Amino acid sequence: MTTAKMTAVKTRGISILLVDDHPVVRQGYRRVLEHQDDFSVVAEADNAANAYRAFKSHGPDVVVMDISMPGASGLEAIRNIRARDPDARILVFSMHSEAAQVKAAFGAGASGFVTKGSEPAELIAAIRSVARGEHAMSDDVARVLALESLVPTKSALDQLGEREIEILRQFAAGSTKEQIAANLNLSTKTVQNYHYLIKAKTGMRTDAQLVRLAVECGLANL
Amino acid sequence: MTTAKMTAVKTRGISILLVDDHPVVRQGYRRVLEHQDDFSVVAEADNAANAYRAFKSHGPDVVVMDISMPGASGLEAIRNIRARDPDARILVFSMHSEAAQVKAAFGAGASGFVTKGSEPAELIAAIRSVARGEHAMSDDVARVLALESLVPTKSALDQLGEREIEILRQFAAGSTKEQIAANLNLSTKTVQNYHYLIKAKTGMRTDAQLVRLAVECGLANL
DNA sequence: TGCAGGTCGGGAAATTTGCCCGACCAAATT
DNA sequence: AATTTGGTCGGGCAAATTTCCCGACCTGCA
Repeated sequence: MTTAKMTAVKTRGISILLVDDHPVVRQGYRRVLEHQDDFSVVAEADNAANAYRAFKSHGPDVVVMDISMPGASGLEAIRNIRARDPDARILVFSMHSEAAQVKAAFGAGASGFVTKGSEPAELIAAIRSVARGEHAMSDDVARVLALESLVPTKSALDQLGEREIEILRQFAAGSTKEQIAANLNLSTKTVQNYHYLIKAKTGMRTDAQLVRLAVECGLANL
Repeated sequence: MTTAKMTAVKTRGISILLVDDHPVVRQGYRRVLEHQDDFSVVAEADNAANAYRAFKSHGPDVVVMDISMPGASGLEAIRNIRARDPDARILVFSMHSEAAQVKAAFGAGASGFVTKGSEPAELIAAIRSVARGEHAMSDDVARVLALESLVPTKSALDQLGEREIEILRQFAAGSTKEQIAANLNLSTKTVQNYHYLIKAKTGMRTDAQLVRLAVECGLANL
């Protein structure tokens, strides 16, 4: 087979960059996606930094990205990519569908959000949509977002301020209040007060519930 | 369930039942696996109950199962399947590689344990191994297990008694100490003492660390 | 028979929480 | 320019919890 494969892809199909930290999972998607004959996966990456590099060198039409990656949040990768190319199309492919996470993703510049619980057809359709420059999300994500736009729900984390979020994250990550205070140059007392406030605002009664909330909202990388 | 059937299958290929609660992920694996021409995925299931039903009706050579499924633990599914057919080959395919979880899986009757962070080749090799009746695990799992067999570490949860485990689970699930005491017909004081003991035994300093430990060990369904 | 270990709780000092408060500062309103 | 609003930062103090030690009971086992 001697084909000039890299030529004039734009006119023919959709080139894709896959970002996910699990090789098997990644390869799985790759096969699912390449089964569509107008799709071609031109690169893969397993972390935020490599994703950025791969984007620079391949300039794919669509980036399909799992944002729950180790280390730096995938949100950062989205921001980096968009900073370099404001027309970049990024489709987030996540385990969770917390309203806060979805909003954060779109806020960072994502064009779509599909959960891993969706049917393959939904993912494929979403990729075509974002490639066309539209926004896309899977049904379950839409439902969550719709629900929370109806109700002034303040879905748990949204009502927290910057500082509160940061303290909650460190707390959920396992840090002591003293450590958090030291990290942020605060008095222990202040951190204690934040802790109290966070519990009050989120309605969580137990520290354990707080940790679970943080994990579920993608605040803490489990 | 006759031996005659087994030999017939052996000459042809390896039939596989896929169990994972994420359709896209599942379909991804399916393609990866079916790319091997002696593999054939004969059924899929998205939860423990369906896995058991599918096993009964298809009698696959190997079950490839993600044990971090919603609701009842996948461990239960393993036990159910093995209870019906002690020769069943089950390969666990998990996100995590906590020693406790690996042990629990093998204890429940799994024949292999591969993490989702492994290369596809490792998964494929592992499937062939368990199909042959051998035990298999990916390199990272082996390393974790080896490490913990060398060190008298008693990886976190193993050193806890029945009662301690139960209290830890309820605690991680978000229950108050009073609620736990009420559930188990204990005094609050006793639960407090257990809580203290558990932290001491596991070496966790923070409640948050404790919760994470419990979640990572599959004690609490996130 | 006696020892090891899991279970259950009391006690007392040390620490943390729960809740309220005031102060500062920056942005938005008026 | 003046004021309201809202996030940030911490003090205070009573009440609650944690920490660590202890004794008692029961069971399996050497």
